Amino acid sequence: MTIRTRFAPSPTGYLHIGGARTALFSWAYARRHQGRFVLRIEDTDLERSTPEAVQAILDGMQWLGLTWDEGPYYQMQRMDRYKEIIRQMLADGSAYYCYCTREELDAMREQQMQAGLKPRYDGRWRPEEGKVLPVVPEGIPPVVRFRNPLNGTVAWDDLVKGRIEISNTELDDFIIARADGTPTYNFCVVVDDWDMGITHVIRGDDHVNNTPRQINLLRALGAEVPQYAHLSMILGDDGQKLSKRHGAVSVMQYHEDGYLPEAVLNYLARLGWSHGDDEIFDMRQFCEWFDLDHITPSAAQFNTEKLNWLNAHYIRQADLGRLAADIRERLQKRGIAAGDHPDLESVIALYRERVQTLNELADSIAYFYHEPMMDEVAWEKHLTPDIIPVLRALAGELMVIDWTTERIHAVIEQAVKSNGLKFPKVAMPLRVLLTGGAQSPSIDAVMALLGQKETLARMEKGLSRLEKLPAV
RNA sequence: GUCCCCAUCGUCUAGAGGCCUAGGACACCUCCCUUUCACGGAGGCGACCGGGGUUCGACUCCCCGUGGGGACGCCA
Repeated sequence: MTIRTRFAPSPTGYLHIGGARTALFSWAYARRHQGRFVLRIEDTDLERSTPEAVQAILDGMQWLGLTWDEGPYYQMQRMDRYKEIIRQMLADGSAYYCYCTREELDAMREQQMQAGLKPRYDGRWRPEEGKVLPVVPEGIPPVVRFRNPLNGTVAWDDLVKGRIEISNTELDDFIIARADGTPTYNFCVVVDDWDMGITHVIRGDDHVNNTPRQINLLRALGAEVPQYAHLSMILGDDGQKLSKRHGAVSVMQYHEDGYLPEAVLNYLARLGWSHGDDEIFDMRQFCEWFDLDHITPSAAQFNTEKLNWLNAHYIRQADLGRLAADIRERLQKRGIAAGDHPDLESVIALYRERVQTLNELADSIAYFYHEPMMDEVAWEKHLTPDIIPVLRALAGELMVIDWTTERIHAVIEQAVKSNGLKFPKVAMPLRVLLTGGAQSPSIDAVMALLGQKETLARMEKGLSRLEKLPAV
């Protein structure tokens, strides 16, 4: 039997981090078993579904590389099928019309809550042997309800949580079609999972309570019941539930913020799942290892610092050309054009080990392509008057050498020695002058990349300022 | 309120009765490397929610508490 999994988001917003992990696990499970991964858009909520959200979800999955084998299917395009089944169920008695108004239902719920009961539909329109139904009221379009079993229990062996058993007395006759005839979520899911031959339903555990209803429906339809795996939720960095206000950010926000998709993927894979002590692995490896047995049943808190660590790792591994293309764009967004001088890939190679995100990388190398932002505190600390003659002399030396890291280093070393100084005493002022700050890679390497002309120009400009002369 | 789920270092987790003096990773601290900051290397700090059982033996199994979360829509 071919394993078939699905990811079924409702297009009411972007693809957030929890949805992305659900998609990742479903995708990986299908890959692991040479199965098929189906994408289905659950867009029956006309009020809240938007085409923009559909696109956002597709974009997010594409960025992560979670490719689907089938779909996307759209539920709104399957209306005829749903209506056909509903007609069938009405005919065979597994569903019935209910003429309760919303007000009536609200009142019922209110009363039950007050009596300390679980709010449930009381079955007043449910046909029974020898029962007299109320008189059908005028002008009230009915909803269609599923005739849920009254007794017994529904149970399934959840692949993550183990056996879950729920009494049918906890369930009620839920609505499968609204008054306007459109089918509802629990119904569509069941028909779709059935029609699409889904063998493993991997989804968030906020659906645990829907599962018994769906199983009952499946049985009423004579459909095979798939296996279920309910994933626990992901909490925000602060331990709070992810929500619009609590950093339930779009996966595309991670792109914005300078994260590599492979880092996000690796991080998400380890959030709620593990393979011994393995921390760093690619998706090829993940798909070979992934199983449902090693998924944690408890909720996991998102940890940006660990994501950062992984991101730093993948930045160091990434292809330089790819990084350069990305960084060029990020610099452009900052209004900086990275020309050919100095070579962007070389600059990135010099800096990639010092950053955790691509934005940090772009920011930290910006000074190569435009005038550095001067850190005045660093200036005050390192550009002391006594260093002026040393730098003046050094500039003279630098003017006439071959511009290689080795030669530059030798000249600086010489200036240090002949003045009886320590290396940092010369290196730090230079660093501030050239980069605008007190932190950079080896100053000779920076100078080599910056180029002779630009290095001397920045030194001159700095020295002029230092000597209280008008800047050139 | 009712039902359901969950519970190991600050965080992510390993652990399927003896391998646990509870392992790894992130973060944190110390030292080393060093031209500043990083990277890297070596150490360190740090946890089985509580109480009862079961068992020769429990982090592991059962029960009860406690705490956290979820669900109770003509939303998905």
